[in-house]
Amino acid sequence: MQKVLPRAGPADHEAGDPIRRRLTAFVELSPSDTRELEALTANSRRFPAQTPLLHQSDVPESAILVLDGFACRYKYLTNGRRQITAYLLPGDIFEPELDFRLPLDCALGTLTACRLTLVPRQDYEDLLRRRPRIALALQMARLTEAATLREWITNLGSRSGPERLAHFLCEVLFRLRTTGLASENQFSFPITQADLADTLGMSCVHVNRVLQKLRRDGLIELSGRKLTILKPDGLKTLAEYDASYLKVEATPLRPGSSARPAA
Amino acid sequence: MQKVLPRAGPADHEAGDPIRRRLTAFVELSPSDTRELEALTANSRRFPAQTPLLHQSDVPESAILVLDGFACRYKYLTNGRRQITAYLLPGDIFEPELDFRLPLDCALGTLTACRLTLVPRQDYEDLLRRRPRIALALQMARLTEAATLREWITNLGSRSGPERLAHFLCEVLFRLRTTGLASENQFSFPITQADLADTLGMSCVHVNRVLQKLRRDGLIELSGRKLTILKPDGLKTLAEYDASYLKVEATPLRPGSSARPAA
DNA sequence: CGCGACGTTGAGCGGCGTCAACTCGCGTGG
DNA sequence: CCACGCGAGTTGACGCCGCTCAACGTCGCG
Repeated sequence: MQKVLPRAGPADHEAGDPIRRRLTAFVELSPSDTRELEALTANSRRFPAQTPLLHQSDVPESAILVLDGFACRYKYLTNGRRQITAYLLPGDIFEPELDFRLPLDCALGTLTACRLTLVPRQDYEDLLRRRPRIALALQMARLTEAATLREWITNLGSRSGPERLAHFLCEVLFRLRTTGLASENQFSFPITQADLADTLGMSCVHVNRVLQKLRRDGLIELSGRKLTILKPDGLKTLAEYDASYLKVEATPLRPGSSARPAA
Repeated sequence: MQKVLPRAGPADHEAGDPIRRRLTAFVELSPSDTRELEALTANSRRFPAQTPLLHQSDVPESAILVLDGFACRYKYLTNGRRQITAYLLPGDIFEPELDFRLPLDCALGTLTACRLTLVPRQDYEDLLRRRPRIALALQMARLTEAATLREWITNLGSRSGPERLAHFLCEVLFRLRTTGLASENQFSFPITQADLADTLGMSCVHVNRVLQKLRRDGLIELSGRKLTILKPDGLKTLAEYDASYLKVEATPLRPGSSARPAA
């Protein structure tokens, strides 16, 4: 992977741009690939915050491209607790299982107001068939998703409150950077403390206290909906954060091969 | 779950059998598929308990078929804690990323004494290419793996100690059943309390106490290395356990299509 | 102006971690 | 044959992290 992003000026933020940026972080796309993506993301819909999109055991009939805003996968337990299992940031894509009509094991919904493009299953499969570079990039993205799940398990199982929060913030920072939505150490972070609680497996009162601690230690500044990382190294050290799980730099064995299964 | 498989008599436990049983739970294999698997698992090696097989950032050069024993993926943190992120039970397969030479984000090792077959990368890819039914079954297995990761996130983030342990035990029970290694409510469970602690994100002292509680409540009996579920329904209710994430019953869209990416 | 969503803070308590001691079974070496 | 060591399990004491309940401040919006 060459430099992850050209460090664009604000003029670079086109309509469906995050998708292109995310995919080009993995694979260089051809002009016609790019045009295809632009055509796809030309029509999009806005959804308000906290909107359920799919619920558990639904069978998804579209892929969902996230152009703007934060969405997530989550599960509800009968005791009322909600656990978020994955974040979908701008540039991320929710894919239905390609060869199957599988009921979802997780619900899907927005956290903040979002702009999304729904791509019907058939169109999406056609896209992957016609555009091997895009298919390859998506396969790589899938690998990072699986690695992220394992990272979350480690986070929830083995880290203290402050470490856990720090790790999560680092992840969001790095992921937003690849789509140009975070500067070196600052980004828009429109997430509720209650959402953070459901992400990190803590009560929202405790999330608040842990946030205070990170502030008191001069690591972050969070006001309004803007998060500033004051000491990026301090935060990464606290979290033992290593972003390599988000990258797929290894050379493919058969570069041009059409999409194949991913473990 | 209805009986997943023909519920074979004990005579059915052949050498590499768990692999076949696991795959046939997804897809009916042809006699030649079966023969191919038998040939593959004919040579296997034994490994003692607690043996590292691959460590983090290694690039795996083989697939690993688990014929007997429990293995796992895990990560170490610098504070010394170890987090187990996945169990590999008999019939499970560790796959290298197919089109890439990706360094691992997790280490791999045995928990108990194991019998394993190592299949060199190239042979493994050939197998998948020559045996579409096997490839399809493996793709389905991959889907259950991803769902299991999300289930673990929920488990670690949202459930109390007893619920967490109960959920884990239910998962192992159901997974062992599909390979015929668990009877209705009893199976060999050679896992250390320290390993359980690293699995569930608790200290091993606390694992002990939680186990006591499940015993005291008459839900389980664990002595020697044999676990008996005394009240399967009670345990499932406590854990809110729903095994559907382990199944892929939905009809494929294009049944015969060769392996395609899996989300 | 009032209401609801969100954030903040305090008090009290229980789950769970840590430290430490003790048991039991097993294998090894004296 | 017994002493010893070791790994695993068990139990108690103690303290802290994090949960619950509850009150209160602030902001944005109808």
